[in-house]
Amino acid sequence: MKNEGDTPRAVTMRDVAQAAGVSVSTVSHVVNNTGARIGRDARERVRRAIEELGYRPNAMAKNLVKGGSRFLGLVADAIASTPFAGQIIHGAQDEAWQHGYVLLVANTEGNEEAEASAISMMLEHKVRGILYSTWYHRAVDLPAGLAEADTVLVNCYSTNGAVPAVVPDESAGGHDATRMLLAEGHRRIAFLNTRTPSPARDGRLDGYRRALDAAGLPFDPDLVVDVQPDQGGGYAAVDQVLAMRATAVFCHNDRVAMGLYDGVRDRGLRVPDDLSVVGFDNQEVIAAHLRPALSTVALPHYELGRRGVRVLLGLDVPEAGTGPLAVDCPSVPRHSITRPSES
Amino acid sequence: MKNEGDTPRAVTMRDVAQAAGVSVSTVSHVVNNTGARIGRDARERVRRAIEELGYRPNAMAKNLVKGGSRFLGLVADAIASTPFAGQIIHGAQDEAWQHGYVLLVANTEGNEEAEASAISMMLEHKVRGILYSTWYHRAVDLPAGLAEADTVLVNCYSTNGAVPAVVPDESAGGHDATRMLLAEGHRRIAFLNTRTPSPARDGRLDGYRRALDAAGLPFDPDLVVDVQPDQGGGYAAVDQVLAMRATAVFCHNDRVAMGLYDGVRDRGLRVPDDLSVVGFDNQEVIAAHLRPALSTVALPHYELGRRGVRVLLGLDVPEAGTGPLAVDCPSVPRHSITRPSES
DNA sequence: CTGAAAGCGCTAACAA
DNA sequence: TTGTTAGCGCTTTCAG
Repeated sequence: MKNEGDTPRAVTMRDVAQAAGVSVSTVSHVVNNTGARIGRDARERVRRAIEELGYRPNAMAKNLVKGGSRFLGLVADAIASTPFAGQIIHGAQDEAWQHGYVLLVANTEGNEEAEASAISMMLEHKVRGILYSTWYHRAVDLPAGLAEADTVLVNCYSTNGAVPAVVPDESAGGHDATRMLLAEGHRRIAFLNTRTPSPARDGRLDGYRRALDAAGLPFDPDLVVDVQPDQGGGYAAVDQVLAMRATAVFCHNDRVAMGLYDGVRDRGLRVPDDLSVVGFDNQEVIAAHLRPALSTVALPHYELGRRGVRVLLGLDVPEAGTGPLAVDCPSVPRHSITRPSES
Repeated sequence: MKNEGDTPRAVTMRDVAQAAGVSVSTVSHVVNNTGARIGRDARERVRRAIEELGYRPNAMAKNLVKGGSRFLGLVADAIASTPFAGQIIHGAQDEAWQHGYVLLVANTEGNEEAEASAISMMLEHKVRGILYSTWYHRAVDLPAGLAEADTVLVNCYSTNGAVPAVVPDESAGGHDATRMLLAEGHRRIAFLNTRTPSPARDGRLDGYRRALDAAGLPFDPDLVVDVQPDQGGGYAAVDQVLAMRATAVFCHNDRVAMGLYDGVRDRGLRVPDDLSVVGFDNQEVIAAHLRPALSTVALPHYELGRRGVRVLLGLDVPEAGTGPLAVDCPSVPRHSITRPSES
């Protein structure tokens, strides 16, 4: 921590120039080693001066003259509530960094006013673009201010499809989850879906059906039951699952799976011997640490953040009219799946 | 998303002045409604021009002339790995915002190079100060660059105590956790501490002892056992706990408690009827959703972030020479504690 | 009440 | 190879 008495006015390029006995433009050139090749001698003197004075270029001045900043805005509706938002930030941050951009992060916790002020603050800093992200996949209405900047939606999309978006591929995820079960030989696979209407609900169901279909299995509506998408929901559904004589269950998310584990155990049964289970989300704290560790499908938050900045910077160009860019949800096999017992 | 053909050069104050038929300084005055009282007429014309042209002040230009930004830097070692870092960011963000500051967030994932470049980027943007935070409470060696800015440590501290720091009050937390058990009448309370040397380990143990002491109970070293600080550690310790005939257990963290739950259940026993349990951390996904919900003590990450910016801005002034500012860890009673059964 | 003018720290022609 | 000279968009005396 510094604080050397009275405001020691930062050292500027002029100071360096003076100390090195050259002009500012010379300093500028060696600092950015721009075209003009500077003589060994001068260059060396400048370097030394910089070193001695502890000079730091002033990014704001630079941006001003360059007419545009190296900022990228990221507005998130829930940095704190879940580990998920953190992953999005992380991914965005890494990719942005790689291209010399800095992230301006704003948390709005769903508050519209905070959102508006965050956006205008970003606009005033002349951000190169804004990433607007939500912690769970859903459709959103864009705050007005966003129209003024290049925007890309992350983990959400606008209903009119007017703004580029990147979202998880729910359907492929549902397909892969189901596939994991199928691959071990399961034929009666229950699906504990959420009862909350959402892209996740529709997409995962679609994937489930496609996987069944591909395996030549009929879709049996009795096998899918809608539950509260949390531990309670999973726990409450055990009897139903057991009654339908399913040998495996695809849970809408890891929390449902966690509840299911509890219920199964309470009935003296075991995962995966008596029931194979696959989750969705790959929520570390849960999935990796349940006993047995839960096989699941990961929501690619990091990747969503990364791809978000890539399309923002024009590095990735989503096919026009193709809807949101769907990012893969990788399967994470662990130990909650085994072959169905003969019966 | 915008993009109206060829770079439509942002509207500046000059444009507004021109459109309103006044000088830039007049515009500046109405925008910031500074001293000089501007005539109704002029003020109105300016307002209209601003509106029509969609003028946005350029924060970078403003900062340049004002000689100092409204940025606060936050470097975190693990945004993604845990929900915790998110909370710190959130708290910092809220407080910063309140005082007109914007957060520049950098994730370093422990990488020294990333750290150095993050810090110098912040320095170049002339941040008002830097918050250096870690996801778990520990001592740190400060990266060199930090010396150039006002710094405060969040959830960590420098061994030499030269830099202001704000950390959780582990000892008080340990005390309160134990107190919750004591309050229900428990006298034989086991403590499953971590085996990793850390402020958390020492502090919580200290709190445990103080609580026992205050209750007139002797400290029995046989009651404290060091375990791996995760599910596995808790699970592995059940037999030991049972053997010592403890009626309650204070777990170093919620994950240990989670493992303990599993083990207890495997032995056909129940929480809290056969064993009361209290955790530490209040990791939502775990604590709130275990069955029964886990009583625990919360790590005040949000508050740490908040207080961090407060001391950075000089709003809170830690007593000199008093060491890090210790932030309270609130108890979160849920349902894993009951009176010990008569025996 | 309002405007002219001098910079903030830096880059980028253009000269020399 | 190096220096001169304009600004970037804005704030801020200081005069009118």
